[in-house]
Amino acid sequence: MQSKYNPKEFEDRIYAKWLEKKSFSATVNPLKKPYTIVLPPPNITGQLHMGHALDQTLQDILIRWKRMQGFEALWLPGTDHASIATEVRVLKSIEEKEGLTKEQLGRDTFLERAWAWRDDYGRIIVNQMQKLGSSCDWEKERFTMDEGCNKAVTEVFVRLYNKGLIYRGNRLINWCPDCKTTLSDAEVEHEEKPGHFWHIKYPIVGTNDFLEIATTRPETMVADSGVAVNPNDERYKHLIGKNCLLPLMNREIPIIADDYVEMDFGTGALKVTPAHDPNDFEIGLRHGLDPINGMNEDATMNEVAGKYEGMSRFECRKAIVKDLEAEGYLVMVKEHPHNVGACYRCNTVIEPRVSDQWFVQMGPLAQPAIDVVNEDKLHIIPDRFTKVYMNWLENIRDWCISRQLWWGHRIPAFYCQSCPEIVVATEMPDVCPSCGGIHFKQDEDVLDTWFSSALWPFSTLGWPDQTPELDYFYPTSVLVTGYDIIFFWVVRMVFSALNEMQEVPFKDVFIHGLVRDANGKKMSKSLGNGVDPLDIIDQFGADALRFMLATGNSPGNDLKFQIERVESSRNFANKLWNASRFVIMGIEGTIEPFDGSEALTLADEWILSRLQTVTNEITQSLDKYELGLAASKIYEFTWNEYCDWYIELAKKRLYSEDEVAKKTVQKVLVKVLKDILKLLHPFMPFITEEIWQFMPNPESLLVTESWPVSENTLKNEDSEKKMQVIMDAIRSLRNVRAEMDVVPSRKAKCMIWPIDATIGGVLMDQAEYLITLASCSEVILINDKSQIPEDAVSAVIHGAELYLPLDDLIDFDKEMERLQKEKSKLEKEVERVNQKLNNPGFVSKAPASVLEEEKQKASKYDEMLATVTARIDAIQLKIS
RNA sequence: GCGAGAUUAACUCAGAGGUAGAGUACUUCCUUGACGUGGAAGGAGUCGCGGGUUCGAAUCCCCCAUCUCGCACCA
Repeated sequence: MQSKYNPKEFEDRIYAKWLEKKSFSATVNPLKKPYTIVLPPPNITGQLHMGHALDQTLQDILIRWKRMQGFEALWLPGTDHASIATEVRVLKSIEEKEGLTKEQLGRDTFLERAWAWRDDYGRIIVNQMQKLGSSCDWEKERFTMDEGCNKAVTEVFVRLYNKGLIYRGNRLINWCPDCKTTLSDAEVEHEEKPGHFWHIKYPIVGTNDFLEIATTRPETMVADSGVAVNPNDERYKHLIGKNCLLPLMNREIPIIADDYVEMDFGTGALKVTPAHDPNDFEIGLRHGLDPINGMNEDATMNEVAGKYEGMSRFECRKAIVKDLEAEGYLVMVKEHPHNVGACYRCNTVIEPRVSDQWFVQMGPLAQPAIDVVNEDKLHIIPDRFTKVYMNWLENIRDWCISRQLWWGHRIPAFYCQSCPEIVVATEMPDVCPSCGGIHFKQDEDVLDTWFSSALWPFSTLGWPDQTPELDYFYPTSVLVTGYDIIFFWVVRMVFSALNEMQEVPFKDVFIHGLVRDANGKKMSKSLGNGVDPLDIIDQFGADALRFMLATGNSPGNDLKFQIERVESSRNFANKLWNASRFVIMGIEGTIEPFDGSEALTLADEWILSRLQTVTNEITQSLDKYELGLAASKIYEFTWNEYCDWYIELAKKRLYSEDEVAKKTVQKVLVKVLKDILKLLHPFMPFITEEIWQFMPNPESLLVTESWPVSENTLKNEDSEKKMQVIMDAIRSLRNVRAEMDVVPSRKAKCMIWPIDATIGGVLMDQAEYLITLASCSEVILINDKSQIPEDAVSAVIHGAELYLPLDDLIDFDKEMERLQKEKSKLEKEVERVNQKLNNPGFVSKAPASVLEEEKQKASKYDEMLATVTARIDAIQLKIS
């Protein structure tokens, strides 16, 4: 074992060993229970970021823990084709390097390039995950566009179509003018932006009167189909049925009445532009107003706009406002902040657009997804996200799934070239069922990426084929993902699975937050504030990064990335490294494993008992997905109990000549350390595995060792209590010495005046610990009060008074000051406890155990206060 | 507008109906044979405000304030 903790030296080597031994491979095994996690597939658009590191660390902790618990643990990895993002990125890189546009490239060449891109980035991602220590079964790695997934996607599409749940419709959809594709509602991000309210006069045909409308988007007036007012609006009732003359366009449009219009908002008159606004589209449908499309695909104005043709929508807005003003149609302009929808990939303002698209009818699919939560078949952790999930499903609208892209699953719809028939099938049909034609053209569009992601939990296990893996590993145990994709992904997996598998895709959903930078800002490429996990791993090791990500934050909350916390985790790893080195160096030859027959000292009994408690607590925390709590428990036990106390207490025996004592302490040191390594392994897999290789346990790998179970025979409350006395005494003595400025090198005699004989006995039995850990030269029990030295400082603990005669070193003023401070502390405690005990309500209503506890405290503090007070009096007497 | 979260030590955050915790930072001391990426001792908080429930509230309930997020077709 190397003397310095250097994660770079072993992390890659350890990972290679796991791979070589196939430690992560899971197979159908009827003798074991399965535990399955499917990895949320990272996009192949680029490298992994800190968010992936968090997501994967949590999953790896769970899967490693369950693997050790004896489950057949499968963590199935893969990557996502990320339709829009990848297409945009690949095209951009080609355009930069070769100056070719999408059209120049052509569909087939483009797809070749995209697949090559996929191969490159798929490799990079796998590499990064391995650096992090992710224990995936790589032989089962999948890709959302591989053959099997493609088959599943086509199959689901056809089935949903046959059930009438997928339809083609001419609807108003979200259009990204930059990506030049439709988007689902979930892919549009709304942001309130400052805007204006333009009030415009629309003249009434055949009169000198006019109607004043208000709009935030004057450029869309070129495509107005009408003006709507509320049927009950007395101001406008007489105008219903008449026509307006659309200013600048000189086109007549009808004035209609619709309840949707609110009388007290704006002017109470609404221009209706069905092709460019979702509400107007609905109004148009109700009143037979045809949508007029005023824009091209790139959101420039088209021929409908007349003289404005060719302008961008924003240029056109300015031009129209200017012309309206010039011709006297503009009444006023008001500041008016309003919501603007933008593409979640490129942030371009969305333009509603009427077109033929494919939709999934959501109503029938949503209800079962709501039911499984109500029926407790699906748990969302933390619970508060259940509400988010439910709200979304309860208000869901049909899902537009066609995308005008090339990179993705092509829609399995085939258009007969001889008649209007559309055949939806897994393969291109031979003959048209309605006209007998034999020429078909497949739909040009591809599916929303999330359509394939929605099938991930079962498509990766072989569906639609009934494979043994699907039978055994499905439904999966837990899905671990961020709250930002509950709508995109979690919901859609649930309803897709319920529809195809008649079973939930996972029993638990464990939601985590986002990783933010040190200032709380979202990490992003554009801000340049991202931290590359690989850099951190390079600098501090993967274990330190993982431990940092797993601790210091509770489930579902965002996590600020602070380098100090990585450092602190690295320091912990270093501490463990050195403690282990100490233990290994202390072992001579081979030792037998601990078997419970050894003659144990108090310290042994104490640490073994504590280990059982901690083992229990950690397991319970993990059961509840409280990974951070579990991690801090093992941290505290390792550092504050095993290292700070047990190792120190063990040293004397370890260096002694007593061979039996030596063997015993070695066995206990090893036994506890081995369990620490096991308990810590899910969090810090590399260092624990590396150390494990130096433990007396040839041939085995820690990764497949069994998880510790609390052993009742090793629980020992009496020893824990006694040890508490020893630790209190040592801490007290150290405190006194520090306050009196006594350097550790100056040893002092320790005289014990027992108030409680049992405690005096415990202290005398363990006198050697006071000697080594509290710099005592010797420990003497006083049984006659006259033996209490005059010139000494004192330390008061419950049940005993400890004196350190320090002769010349004693500054009585200082000692008085110290004792007074302690006295006032004790007085406060006594007061607090007495207040409780004098409260009749407390005495009669508090549980017996709490009451008893308080009574014990009362006597303890009373006793200590009396001792301190007596000591003060004695010194006072001496000074005067 | 609806909903959620946050508000605890100088900073970053855990926790949780029964005497306030960690990491970092800070003060003092320590080259003790695993570790200075260390050890010992210490200082530091009316647990956002105000009510309520309770023997007991930082913790449960209500109100308010501030800061974040989601969701929402008022042009």
